[in-house]
Amino acid sequence: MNLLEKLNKNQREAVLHTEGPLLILAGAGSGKTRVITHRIAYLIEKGIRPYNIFAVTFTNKAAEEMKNRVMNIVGPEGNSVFIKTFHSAAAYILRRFGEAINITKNFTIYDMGDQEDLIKKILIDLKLDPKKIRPAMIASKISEIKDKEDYLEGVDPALLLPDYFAFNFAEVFDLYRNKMTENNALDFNDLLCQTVRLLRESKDSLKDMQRMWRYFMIDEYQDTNYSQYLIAKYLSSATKNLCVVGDDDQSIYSWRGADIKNILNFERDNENTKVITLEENYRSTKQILDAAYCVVQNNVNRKNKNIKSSRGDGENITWCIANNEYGEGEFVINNIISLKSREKLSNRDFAIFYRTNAQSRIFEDYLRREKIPYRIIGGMKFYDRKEIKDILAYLKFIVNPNDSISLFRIINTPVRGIGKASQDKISEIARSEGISEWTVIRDELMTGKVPKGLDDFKKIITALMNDLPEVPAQIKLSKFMTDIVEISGYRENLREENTLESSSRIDNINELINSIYDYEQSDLDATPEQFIQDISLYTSEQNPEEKHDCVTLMTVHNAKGLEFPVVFLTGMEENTFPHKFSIDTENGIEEERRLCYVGLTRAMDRIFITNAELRRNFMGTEYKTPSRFIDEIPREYMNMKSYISQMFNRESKFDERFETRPYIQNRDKFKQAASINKNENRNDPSDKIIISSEKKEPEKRESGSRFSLKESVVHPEFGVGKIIKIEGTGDNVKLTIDFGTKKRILLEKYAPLDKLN
DNA sequence: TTGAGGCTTTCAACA
DNA sequence: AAAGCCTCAA
Repeated sequence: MNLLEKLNKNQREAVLHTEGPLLILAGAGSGKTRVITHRIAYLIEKGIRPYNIFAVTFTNKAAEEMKNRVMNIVGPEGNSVFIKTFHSAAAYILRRFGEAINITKNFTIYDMGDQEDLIKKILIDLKLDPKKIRPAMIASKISEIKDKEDYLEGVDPALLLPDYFAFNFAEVFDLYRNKMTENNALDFNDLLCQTVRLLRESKDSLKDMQRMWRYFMIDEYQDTNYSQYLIAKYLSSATKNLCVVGDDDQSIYSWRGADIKNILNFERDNENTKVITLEENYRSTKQILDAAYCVVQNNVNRKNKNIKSSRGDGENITWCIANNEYGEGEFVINNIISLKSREKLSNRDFAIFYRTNAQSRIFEDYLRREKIPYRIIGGMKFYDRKEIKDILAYLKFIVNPNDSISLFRIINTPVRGIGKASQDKISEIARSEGISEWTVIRDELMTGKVPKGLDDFKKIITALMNDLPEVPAQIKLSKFMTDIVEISGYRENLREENTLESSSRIDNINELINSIYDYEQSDLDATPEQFIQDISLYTSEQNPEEKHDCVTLMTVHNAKGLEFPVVFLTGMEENTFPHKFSIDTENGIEEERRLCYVGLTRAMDRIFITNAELRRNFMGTEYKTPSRFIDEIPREYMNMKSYISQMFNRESKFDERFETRPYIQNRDKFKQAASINKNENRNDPSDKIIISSEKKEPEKRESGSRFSLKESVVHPEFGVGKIIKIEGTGDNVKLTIDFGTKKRILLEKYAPLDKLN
């Protein structure tokens, strides 16, 4: 069978072992994905129906990739294999079977932002100060609890919550759960926890699923948490055909509740487990693999392995010490440029890794300056942009009118004169009557002074809700989204604003609608519910645009499962990587070290490790010592370099220039320097540097103002003044007027100004 | 009562 | 760099 031809002995054994529990311990680069995809193909070839196979991975990217590779081997019928992430599999199960435990199909998935908004409301209701008790902290504690075994085994959450003097955490937790139910919303943890509850409480649903799925494959098993462990266990309990794949050295999600015990105890938990180890590394050169291995061997809590490179010798690792973060950026970009010209490498062969998203900015600036296309995985995501979240909140709310978080996001967006006071009143009535906020608006239950915009809002939402049942059939989803943007007045509002920023927001909204159009092409029965779910869970890719030949920038976490010919592992400094929050505990350091191992083992041919001696963060500039992980790499594998920034040698003039002046001035200078020679391409939307510097210039022409620059005017309160700046157009004309003692910025539309005659 | 601009604070990794 | 609070104007 040619399916097995390309596999080594152990890989082949893993593919052929189809019945009963199977544990595959797969070191980095050992062809793990190949084994999984070939195993799926083999099952299908053996006559197993594709829809009987259930496979989950950790990221959407990996799931997509896996499906493509399966389809490459078996053809279009591979499309019916159930390949998803754990979270999207759980969401699928709950939408299909959730009614058995009173979860309605149209539930909304709350992301971290939605969660924090809700918690903030709860804190304010309890007369607690969200400034002192941070909603983000509460959210992460709640999430932590829900990942715990005790919580899933029915221990009272009040006993699991930390004790704080300032407030009653259990009360906040209860209110949070009640509100989530009222809003018909689930957070990321709920998707998993509620699936566990469903599998436990509805034997009928479980049976249905067990009839449907008979072979199970779980990728990245070392990063599963307790609820994921249970889901796999319950689903596979009928057939016991559970295959898990993982590597304890690559466990990097303990902060999300991942429990290494799941993989370490798999053998004990499942009788007759077959264990297969994949130790042959096909990805990296000997230097890279040995170096990575030397680092991870400093961990005490790990299983020892015997990993071999099948690729043999390659180039040494390059370690570069840069004087500051600019030097680091220049070093990386210079190496990309020179490698591209010396060897036949494309942009897509390069990846830049960093520990935290905030480190990406300087690399972006330099890449843009050199006009090298790049893409960022993670970070500030397309779907996190305000305008995108706003438009999606309309859709979410129309699908699920109990979703009060989305309601308050859109009720006054665009501005309709329904401010905080009015919103509070609506909440108050809803609470006292025990009904939803939307019912208050729909049935016009607000007494006293009702803002005039409220009726408009009601009409907008009602009109859209009436169209909703038609969406998958007659109206297309993309058409419906276009209606939302038009009917809500959102697009009109941005159009009137008429700034560079607002037009870029319009572009983003158009981009969203385009991506919805693509989405409905790929799935002709796409419902709004399905779409919302997919994007709520799909956050790893940034822009739907540009898929072409790009340098990839991402955090080390995001790099898991990927490989690149050339990797730059940057910011290798104590307190950056290892991160300062992990540095105090042994477990923390070990996880950082595994993360470093993951980063190093992504590289196929070459790896560059960089650290900056001086780095500016939001607090100020700090001297940094090289990461302890660099010390753990044997020197014979390394070539050392140092690099001093050609553009900003901060160190040389540190005292007089950087102690006193704010960072932003230096950044502006950098931006100016970066945009020199690039003026011919002013309309290139990728060139944000130029756009942002243009934005500051006052609009002089066509403002439509009845005044002109330097004209003298009279204000009843401020007296006589002189116009020193005119910005905006039409109703938005803003006048900056110097009244002698003080300067004021006034809107021409409202300001009671007269010409001085 | 709403909206806009200025000032202050704060900063991990992800589905 | 970005988000939240405070103050001022209409």
